[in-house]
Amino acid sequence: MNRAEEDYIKTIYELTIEKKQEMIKSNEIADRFGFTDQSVNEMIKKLEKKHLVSFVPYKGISLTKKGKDVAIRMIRAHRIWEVFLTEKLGFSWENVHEDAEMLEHATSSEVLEKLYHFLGEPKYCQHGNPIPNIKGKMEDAISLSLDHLEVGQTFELLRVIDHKDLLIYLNTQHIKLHDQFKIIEKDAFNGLMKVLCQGVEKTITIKTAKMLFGKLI
Amino acid sequence: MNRAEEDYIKTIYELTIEKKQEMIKSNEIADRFGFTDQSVNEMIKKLEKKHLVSFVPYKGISLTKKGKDVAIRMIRAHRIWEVFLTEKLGFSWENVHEDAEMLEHATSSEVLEKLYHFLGEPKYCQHGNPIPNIKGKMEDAISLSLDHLEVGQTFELLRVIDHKDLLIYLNTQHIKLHDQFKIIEKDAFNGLMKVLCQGVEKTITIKTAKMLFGKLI
DNA sequence: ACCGAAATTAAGGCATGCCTTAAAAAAGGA
DNA sequence: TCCTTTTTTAAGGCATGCCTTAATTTCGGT
Repeated sequence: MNRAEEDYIKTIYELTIEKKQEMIKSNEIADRFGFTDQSVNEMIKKLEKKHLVSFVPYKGISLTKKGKDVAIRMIRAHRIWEVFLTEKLGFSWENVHEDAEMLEHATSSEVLEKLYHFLGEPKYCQHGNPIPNIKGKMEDAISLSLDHLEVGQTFELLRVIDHKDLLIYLNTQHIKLHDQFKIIEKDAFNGLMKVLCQGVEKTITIKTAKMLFGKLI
Repeated sequence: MNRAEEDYIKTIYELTIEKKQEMIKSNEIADRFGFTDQSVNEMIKKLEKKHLVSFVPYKGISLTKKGKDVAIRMIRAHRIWEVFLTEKLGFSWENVHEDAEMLEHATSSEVLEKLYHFLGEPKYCQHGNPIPNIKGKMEDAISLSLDHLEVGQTFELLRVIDHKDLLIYLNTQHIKLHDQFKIIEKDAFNGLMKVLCQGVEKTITIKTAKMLFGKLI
């Protein structure tokens, strides 16, 4: 497994999660990478030979059990490094993605497991995404987004989408995981909602609220 | 700078140290990698274009200032990761080389410097090699080897060659950095020396003694 | 100054992972 | 069913980093 192959496997996995569909089309992968369909097709054939993906023409691409194991192992490495970078090295949560991306591809199983233990075997990364256990079992990501709440309901922030711009915005607003939100007003016409966040009134867009996940209190 | 280029730069640097010569021949690089001279020549031309090495036909290859900076930066990353792996993750000193090698190529400057700080800004790796500072300044490696001592002299072990087999041997003998050695007997004919190591009598070969460095006490 | 050994260059090949252009096949709506 | 759109395949190209075989150039000792 070289870097290119790993990137394909991981991307296919991420796309199946994001799109909530079993089968991914090659053009979806091509769009993600900015490659052409043909390049993607060649690589898919290669991965199929290695029994990492299964490809049914005109239906789509999916990961095999083996492919999914590889993907989850990379997700695990990525999130463990994110915890290390924030918890131990003091990085801010918007600045860990690229470095974790590089480190995850340079991490042996021995290093990964010792690092995990060193970190106290965390269950979540700094963005609230669950860390798969060593066998690849992973809790479902919290899926209730803030925009679904009704006026008057209260919510604890447990997961945010790992997009740099969002994270920077949240920093400016001093919003962090485990903050509590109470919905004061929803303005569907303008796509805005007014919330009480840790006692402070804030107005955020529905678009932003869709990137914030948690549970009702 | 891709992985192949980085490996060349680092290897040229290591060879100039090991051979104590300014100019390296391409066949020396080829031998080290197990590549052919021609492959090495092609890469050297490429590195020359990037002003990382200077190449004088029939004289040899040397790193430019820029190339040396790159090399030292990699040495720095390598040794810092070795400290992390042993000190924080509990790896034994013979098992850190390969992982440090992978990680060093996946480390941004930001991560490296924060990691260095996290480790308490160590001056030496676990094998006793000096860690260059952020500007690339590095102490000379301790160069007095055990085989040079005379009977009766006492020595503190400060650096060992980073060869897996040696390190494993040292483990079996419970020999570690800062142990004290007193020379009891030298048997040049058989290439053996008898020493008192931390009060325990041991017989080691001159060949092994040449891989142990330290200072007289 | 010459000659053999060593070092360098030349020329062509191979696999990888990407590209483009173009043809063929299947899907799916009218 | 047919026809447009989407998807897939085919064919050939390019850069990288390695390879082999075969010149050619320089070095260094006699």
